Amino acid sequence: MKDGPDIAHIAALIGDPARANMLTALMGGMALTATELAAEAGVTKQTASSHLSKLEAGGLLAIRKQGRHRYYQLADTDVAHLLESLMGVAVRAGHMRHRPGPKDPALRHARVCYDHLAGDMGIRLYESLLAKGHIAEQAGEPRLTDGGKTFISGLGLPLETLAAHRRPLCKACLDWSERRTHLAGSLGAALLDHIYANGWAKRRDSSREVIFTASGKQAFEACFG
Amino acid sequence: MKDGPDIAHIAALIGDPARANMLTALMGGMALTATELAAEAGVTKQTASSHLSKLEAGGLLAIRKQGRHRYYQLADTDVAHLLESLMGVAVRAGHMRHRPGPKDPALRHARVCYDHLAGDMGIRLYESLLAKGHIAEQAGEPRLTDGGKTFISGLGLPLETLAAHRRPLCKACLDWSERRTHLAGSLGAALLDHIYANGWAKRRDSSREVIFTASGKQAFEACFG
DNA sequence: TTCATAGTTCGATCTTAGTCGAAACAAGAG
DNA sequence: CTCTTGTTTCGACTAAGATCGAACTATGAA
Repeated sequence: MKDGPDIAHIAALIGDPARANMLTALMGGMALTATELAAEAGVTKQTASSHLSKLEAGGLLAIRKQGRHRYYQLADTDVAHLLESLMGVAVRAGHMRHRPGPKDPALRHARVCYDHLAGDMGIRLYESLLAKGHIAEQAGEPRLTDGGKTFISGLGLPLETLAAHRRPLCKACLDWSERRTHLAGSLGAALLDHIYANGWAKRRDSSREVIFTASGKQAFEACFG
Repeated sequence: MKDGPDIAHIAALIGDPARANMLTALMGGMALTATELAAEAGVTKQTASSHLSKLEAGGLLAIRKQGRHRYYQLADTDVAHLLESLMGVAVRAGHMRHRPGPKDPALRHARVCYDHLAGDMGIRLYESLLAKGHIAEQAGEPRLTDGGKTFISGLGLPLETLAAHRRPLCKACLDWSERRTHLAGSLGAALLDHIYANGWAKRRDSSREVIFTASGKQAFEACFG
């Protein structure tokens, strides 16, 4: 037997189509129940249950019991990053499985990556923050500058609460469609919430797609343009 | 059928133990023949041949024919990054498959990550370059500064040749053992070559382990301390 | 030429694991 | 309590694919 991390085990977990569908669905960021995930994967509940327990045992999923429901979500952001990397390699290798339609460009334009904004709009947000000096990069990770702190507070976001979390405030995340960096971390999540809260955009149901309204796009440009 | 990149396909490719062993072996950076990879994976040549053709069809491997040998290597650095991410999630989820021994700490200390230095020593190298202002980070990726250019040229490395390559000069790579950034890209590869060429360290045969000599360590500290 | 080595293809075997029907279990709702 | 809904467990079926022996091709060496 060889040494080192057992990559085959967890790759095999992701390697089953049904499980991959579930994980992709969970990239949407919301916790889903076993039944919803079964529908998402296109299998019966029994099969889904088996898959979900394997994913949980493998450390890829976290489970939250609530009443008689069990809400599943990705175990941590590392798993989300791994899935995003996989997508990057898959598109690069030419392994798409789509009937080309209007959905794909929309996803490339704006989508959620677990809990923050990705796609073209996500990149724009990141680069705007960088260009205005609100964030700076250090040792591979973005960091909020003093100017950025006042900017974020000026948006009405509770900076202390965000920073108090165990999760890092800023994190770089690589986009599979654009192959560039966008902003993850609790700040990335808070900014997406801000976009929702102001009515600039909303999620399309059971999809990763984020749809901006015309006025929302203007407001976004005004704020991060 | 769902849209989006087909992550299940390539995850399944990595998910077979024999193939995972081959890929891990190729993380050592050197191109290996089919027979060598068969030994590495612990299967016969026939089986290995079947696996290798699948990996190549999946876009994970590149093949180079030379005489009657076929040299296999990872298709690109994205694949190497993906494997490194997988290792990160695997160790985090507690899926190691080791008989704990002297090998593991050695790997954490210094090893090759495809073609550049990783582990504790890799981190030190990166942070030294950053602290001295030889590289700076921008949009998530490190970039060589003007001061860094003179520094690199001062080491005797052919900067123009490195920059001429299609491959990026500097690239951030995440370490699975340290969970921090080290330097990849053609400069990262050149610096590892530099370490070999000066006799500061050498590879342990058929392992990712990099062994520094006592004097090599001193020279490394003097140069990047 | 003959021989040796590297690698692939074919065919057969066999194990693994994904799948679902049926039933059991768990937790509200009425 | 009963009824309903969400989820898991059990058991059996099935299909996919990993494996290897043997034969075949290809390239280089003598």
